Amino acid sequence: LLALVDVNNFYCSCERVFDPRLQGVPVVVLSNNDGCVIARSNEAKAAGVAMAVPVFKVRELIHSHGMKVFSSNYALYGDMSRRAMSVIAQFSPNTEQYSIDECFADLEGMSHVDLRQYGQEIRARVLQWTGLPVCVGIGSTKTLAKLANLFAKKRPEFSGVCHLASMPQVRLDALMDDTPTGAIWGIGQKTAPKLKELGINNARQLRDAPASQLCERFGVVVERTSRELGGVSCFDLEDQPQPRKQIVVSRSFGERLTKLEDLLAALMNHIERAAEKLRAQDCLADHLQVFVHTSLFNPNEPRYANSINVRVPTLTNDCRVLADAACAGLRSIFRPGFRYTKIGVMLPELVPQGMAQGQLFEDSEQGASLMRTVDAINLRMGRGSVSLAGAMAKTGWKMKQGNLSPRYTTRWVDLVSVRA
DNA sequence: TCTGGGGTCCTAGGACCC
DNA sequence: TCTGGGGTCCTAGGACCC
Repeated sequence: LLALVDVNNFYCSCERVFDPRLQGVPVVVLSNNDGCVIARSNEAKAAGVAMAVPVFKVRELIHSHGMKVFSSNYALYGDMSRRAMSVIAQFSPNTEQYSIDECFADLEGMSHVDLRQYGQEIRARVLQWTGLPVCVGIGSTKTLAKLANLFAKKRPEFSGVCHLASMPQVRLDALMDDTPTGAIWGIGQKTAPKLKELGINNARQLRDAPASQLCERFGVVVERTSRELGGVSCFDLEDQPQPRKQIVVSRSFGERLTKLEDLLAALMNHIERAAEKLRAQDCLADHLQVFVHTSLFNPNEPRYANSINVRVPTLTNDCRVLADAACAGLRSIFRPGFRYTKIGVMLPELVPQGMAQGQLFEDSEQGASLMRTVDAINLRMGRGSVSLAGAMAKTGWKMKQGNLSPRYTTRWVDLVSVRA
C-alpha cells in the first residue's frame, strides 16, 4: 500500500504561512518573469483563474476580485518543501519525494493500523509543524494513490484523506465512473481525446479496457496506467533518489535583448548555475548545448531559434572551462538584428566523477580546489558573492519579479518580526 | 536483373509530469 | 505590449555492424 501526500496549492500555501492576512483571500503565484499563473488558491480557482494562463489575460479578473499576486519565491518554497518532506518521512520507513510538494510513502506492513486515522495524523502534524495543509491519498499502486489524493482534495466528504483500498468495489467503481481520463496521472491532453475516440471516457473504462489494444494504440505507458488503475503495480517506489541524467538552466529575459554581449552575460550566469548543479552531484561533463530564441508567440516579429552542441576539451565541472565552450557556441549561432527572449544551456550527459578517465597531462586539482572554494564562499556569503566577471557585467537579462515576498526562512533580515 | 535478417546505438521529437 | 522552468520516458528512424 502507498500513500501520496500532497500539499494543497503549495506555493500559495507557503505565502500564507507567513502572512495570515492572506487566509480566505484569493492568492495567485506567477512563474519566473511574472509571466504565467502557476499556483492558485481555492478562491482564485473558484473565481476562474486557469492554470498556466498568461497573466495579462486575467489581469481584469485579478483586479476585480482583489487577488493577491506573488512572484515565484523558490528560496522560500524549496525550504518549506524540505520541512514538509522531513515531517512526512517520520510516518514511513520508505518515502519517495516525487515533486517539490508531493511524496509517496510506503505503508506496507501497516494493515493493522487504521490508515484513514493515520492519514489524519499526517495531516495534523504537517500542518502543526510547517503550517502547510496537505491531503493524503491511499491506494495499492502509485496511480491509485494519486487518484485517491485527487478525491481527497476535491471531495469534502473525505475530509482530506481518501483510502481507496478499503473502499467497497461499487463505491470505487462509481468514483472512477465520475473521473475523466484526463484527470488520471499519466494521461495528458493529447491522449485523452484519442481515448475518447475509442469510447474510453473515464477512469473505470480505462481500467477495464483490453491491455493489448491500449499497448498497440498508445504504447506501454498508457497500458501500464490502465493496469495500475486495476491494482497491478507497474511503477515501483524509488526510495533512493535517482541521479539526474541531465542539467538544464534557462531563463526568459525580463526584456528583449539584441546585443551579443547581453546574451553572453546571461549565458555566463546560466553556466555558473549549471556548473554548481554539476558539482553538487559530483559529476563532470564534456559537452554542452547552447540554445537561444526570439519570441515564440508574437507572429509579427522576425523569428530566430537555434542551438548548438559544443565539445568541451576535457571532462570538467569547472565553470571557467564550460564558459569558454559555451561562449564559442553562442558566438557561432548568434545573429544580429533579432530581439531575443531566452537563452539556455543544457548538459545532456552527466559523468559521475569516480567513473571519469583520468587526464594524463592535465593538472585539474587546482581548478577543482578553486571551485570548492567558490562553492563554499557562495554558500556562506550568498549566491553570486564570487562569480565569473562576464556574468556580473550586465543585468539587462534579469527576470521580472515585481511581487516577490521576503525569503522568510532563509535570510536573516527577512525573518518575520512578531512585535515591531 | 535478382539484394536478408538481426542487432546496436544515437538522435530528434513527442508526450507527460510538476 | 504582455505567454516559466526543469525534468523523465518512449518511439521511430537513420546509421552502422556482421
